[in-house]
Amino acid sequence: MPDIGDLRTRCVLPIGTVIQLTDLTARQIRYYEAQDLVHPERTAGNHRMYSLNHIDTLLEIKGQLADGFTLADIKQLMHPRHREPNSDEEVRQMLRDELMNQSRLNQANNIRQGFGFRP
Amino acid sequence: MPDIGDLRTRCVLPIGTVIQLTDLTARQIRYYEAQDLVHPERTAGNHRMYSLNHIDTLLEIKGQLADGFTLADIKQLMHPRHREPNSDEEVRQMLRDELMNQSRLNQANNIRQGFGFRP
DNA sequence: GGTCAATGTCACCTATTCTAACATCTATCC
DNA sequence: GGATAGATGTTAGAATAGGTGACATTGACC
Repeated sequence: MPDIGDLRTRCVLPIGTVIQLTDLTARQIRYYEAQDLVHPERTAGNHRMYSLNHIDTLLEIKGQLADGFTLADIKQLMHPRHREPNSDEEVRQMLRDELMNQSRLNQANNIRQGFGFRP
Repeated sequence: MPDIGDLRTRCVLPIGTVIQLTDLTARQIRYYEAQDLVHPERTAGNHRMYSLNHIDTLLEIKGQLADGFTLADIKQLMHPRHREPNSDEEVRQMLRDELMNQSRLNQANNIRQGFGFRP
């Protein structure tokens, strides 16, 4: 029996499937890609193809957005920049950013009303 | 985080994905459906949608075919008929069938050369 | 050689996805 | 209050992917 266990990393899901599995719109999914947050493969016919890992990433993004984070924030959190000469200042900046987002989060929580699952 | 764990039974995979995961052709997949061996759902636009369980079924069919079984045989093996008045005769017949297929299997094995995995 | 099961191929039509552009909405800032 | 920026909606036009149906081909088997 062929191994489909690598299905988590195999890009076999078209955007329609992703829409169903994430409850995001095509517009959102493509926009997050434009913001460099997901990088689906392309078919010979230029159609986007996603893996289950991509799905997880998109769900993470969705959650972070619901928590009040910005796409730029999320990108930083996902791909923390390599240390560079003046890294101290950058780190401080990132911490400041996170704290600011944290405060935004508390405001956002009032609007969230349970992401994903409603009891 | 939404639950995509029921992905095994959720019909979210279009035929193109199934083709990639099974190495079957669209013609084969549709033919097996015409023979009543798989029953994908349909989108509003009449496109077939498969679950991971469907993938497994198709891989089973592929294996059985490679083993020399007939689609009719496979259908019998998958959906054994309910017992009926003259079930004894049917059972004997099915056993005869299986034995015959088993002999065919031995012939077929010479042609198989390792299904799915090549060492 | 004829038959049947399984598959290939082609033509024509519909659905899905693509890009690009413009519109909308909501905070945030001056 | 109006400008700005981030996130998303909407629409148009073109291309790819998938649907059906019919006919052709291949390979066993009698």
